[in-house]
Amino acid sequence: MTLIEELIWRGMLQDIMPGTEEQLNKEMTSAYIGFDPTADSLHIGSLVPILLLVHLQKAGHKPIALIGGATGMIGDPSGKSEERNLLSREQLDINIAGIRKQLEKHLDFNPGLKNSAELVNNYDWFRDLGFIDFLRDVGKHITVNYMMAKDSVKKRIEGDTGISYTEFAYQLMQGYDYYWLYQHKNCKLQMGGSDQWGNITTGTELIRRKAGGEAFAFTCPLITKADGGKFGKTEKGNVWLNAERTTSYQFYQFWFNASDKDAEKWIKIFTFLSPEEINTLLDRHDQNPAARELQKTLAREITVFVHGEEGYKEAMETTEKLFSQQSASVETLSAADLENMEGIIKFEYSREKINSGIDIVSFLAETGALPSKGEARKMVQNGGISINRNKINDIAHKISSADLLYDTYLLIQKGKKNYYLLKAR
RNA sequence: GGGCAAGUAGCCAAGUGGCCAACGGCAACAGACUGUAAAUCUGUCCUCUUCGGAGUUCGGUGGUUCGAAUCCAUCCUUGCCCA
Repeated sequence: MTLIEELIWRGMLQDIMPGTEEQLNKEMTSAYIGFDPTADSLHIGSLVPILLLVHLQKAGHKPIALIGGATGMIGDPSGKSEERNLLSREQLDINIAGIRKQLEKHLDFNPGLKNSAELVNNYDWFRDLGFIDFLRDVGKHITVNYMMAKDSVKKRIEGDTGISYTEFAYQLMQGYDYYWLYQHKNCKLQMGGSDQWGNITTGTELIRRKAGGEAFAFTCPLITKADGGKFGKTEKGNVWLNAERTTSYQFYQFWFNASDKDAEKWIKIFTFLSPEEINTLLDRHDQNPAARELQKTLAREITVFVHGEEGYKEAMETTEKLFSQQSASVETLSAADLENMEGIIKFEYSREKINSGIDIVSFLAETGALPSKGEARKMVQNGGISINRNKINDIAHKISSADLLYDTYLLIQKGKKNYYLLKAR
């Protein structure tokens, strides 16, 4: 399979410019994707662009990762319904450093390689480019009519928030990036999410008009969820690639919890498994979906890719411990089990209050498990609270010293997945 | 600078003098079902509450009124049109 054929099979190809495939077959081609330094870590939304670069390098081409140190100061209007906040220089530098570190894990930067990966920062060429020069050298080649026809711009112009000149100009900057890379790095291909198509074509247009050259592009569909929810979000927020922000366990769990429909699509996109392996897996999953082999494989492959074998092992250990503990009765849990439970929120609480007996509602509010008595009451009435694995439905229920495990601990559950461990003091 | 619209809970959005803490949808949280899913159904969803209520909201500020998200004035913000 050629690179393009493979990407089509994986469902990773949305739009492609005519001639792109021929270009890739003709010679080793340098191709780039831009990464926005909006945070000091990439999240799983950036996984697809990374994977595109990895596929590209595997196919023998040269990947260039562009970090938008300059464009990040402006803000891309694509896919945004509102004007973005500007980031400070200092924050951008921190973010760029974090992202650089992550990219280096996944791409081969070994300079001995003919198609070694390369990392560039567009601040390097925008820094010394004056406003007048930019207008004369870049702005002159593209009409406003052309720029306004872009979907991302059109939406904002037709919407009721408008678009600032700053964000309007964004596509020219990205277009210039491509032009610059074309001139200096012989870069002839740009990839990205389908929301980038408008920005990308401004670049190819600029290359055509300004340099008389031909440059190519393709985009990958944006990742969606079958239920229409936002991809990459959990109760806890974004899923990050950085283990400090999202632990390998949480990361593993995110993929493991994918719905069948999503997992079927994602296994192709996010793993490097061959079509044969994936088809076999899909068949097996069809026969016994409850075994969740599909989700397990998906989660394993990606966790290994992002966090390495070590991270995967950790995630598995935690998973096994946690879920075997979750189904176990309290009596079988040792004091150490309680202390070391993953994701549990621990706090201390006055022993006297327990000894004198306290009603469940005040208790929950005081411990901070719930923000107020009103909410605590509602949660209990809804059947959302368990103490030591026993569901409490009665709002008059009293907590007493008899409830303490090992005369010290009390296990509070809010819903299925929120655990609190009280330690009497 | 002139004219016209709009600004309502996390988001979208109804309400245009009392029946309004404000219809509906999304998101979120919990329950049932289940495969640590999805879909579906149920409850909660401004804050506090002794569950009887109490307190603070409808861009800001003043005003009219017994009573305002709703009327008036003014200011701010956004969009559209004109200059």
